[in-house]
Amino acid sequence: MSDRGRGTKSELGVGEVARRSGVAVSTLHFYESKGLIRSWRSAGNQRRYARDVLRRIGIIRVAQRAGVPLTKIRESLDTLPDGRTPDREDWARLSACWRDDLDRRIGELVGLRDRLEGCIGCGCLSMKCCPLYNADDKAGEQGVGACYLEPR
Amino acid sequence: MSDRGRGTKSELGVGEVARRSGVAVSTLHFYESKGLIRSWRSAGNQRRYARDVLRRIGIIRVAQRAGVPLTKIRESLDTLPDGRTPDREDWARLSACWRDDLDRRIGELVGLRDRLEGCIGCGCLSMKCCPLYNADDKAGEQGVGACYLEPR
DNA sequence: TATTGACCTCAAGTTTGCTTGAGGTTTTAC
DNA sequence: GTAAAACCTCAAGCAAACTTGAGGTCAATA
Repeated sequence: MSDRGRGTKSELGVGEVARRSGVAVSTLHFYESKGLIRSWRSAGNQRRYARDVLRRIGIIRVAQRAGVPLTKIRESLDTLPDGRTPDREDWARLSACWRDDLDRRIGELVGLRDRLEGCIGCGCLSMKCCPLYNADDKAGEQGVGACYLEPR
Repeated sequence: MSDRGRGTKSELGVGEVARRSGVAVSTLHFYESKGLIRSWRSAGNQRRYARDVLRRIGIIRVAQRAGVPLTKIRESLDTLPDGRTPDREDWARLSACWRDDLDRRIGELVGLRDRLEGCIGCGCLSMKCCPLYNADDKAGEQGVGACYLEPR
């Protein structure tokens, strides 16, 4: 009998990793092709993973949900010596960095929401000063438009 | 002499709309192909826009920044009678709806950030209880993994 | 008038993050 | 021993939101 699902093995097959991590097998292949995770092969050419690949995948998903693109995640993971899965300090560093990103994006959205609020209340839709968009001639003269909500 | 840039015309060419709205000409073509904006043609088959297209584009960009996909934006704009550019009440309704979305997404990101915070502090990277990911056998038994950060 | 710049259409390409499918091998289960 | 389930590779497809390019027309200006 196989010990699939018993968690006693020190190496995992792709199906088991998929099941435990919640990502599809095809996604694991894809991550591997992008250098985000690693595996070695069994005698029959099947992928084998160390258990800590689950941690790595967890980290990848967390970062993704925080809006970090895969290339950046890969870069971050690549900064770790010998490509190991992050220990506590590494994790603190990585997540702090991603959190800055997250903070920035939250800030942007909150700012946007507030301006949205303001404009709902003020009914300035047709005004020249509307902070949500600018359809007046000033914008034309400046050669820019709708710039208030799209700074930078 | 043309009156380009003077803002005296009641109809606008595609280049002028691009310049004033800050979006590329190709994007305007694209929006039109998706039914987000409209134009009529000059004798020489060139696009002509009513001035309020700038408002519409502003609204589109605002909604996009709030994370609303173009298809949804189109649907919202399509709910307006005769496809007019929203007046104050319409605007309030649309933006309130989009803001709900925005609120939800902000909430998600904030929750994620908080959990990230917690995990930086607790150093639980290797623990079975880590709320950021779950690489232990319980997850294996449950047939799910890394589920704490990916509810639903 | 002639030249440039703005505009036209339509098809195809780009990026990100995967999924699907075809065709074939390996492992497991009975 | 054999069938089914799991795995393999590689190519192509998908969705969103655009951009780029080719080949050709229109319009403003010197």
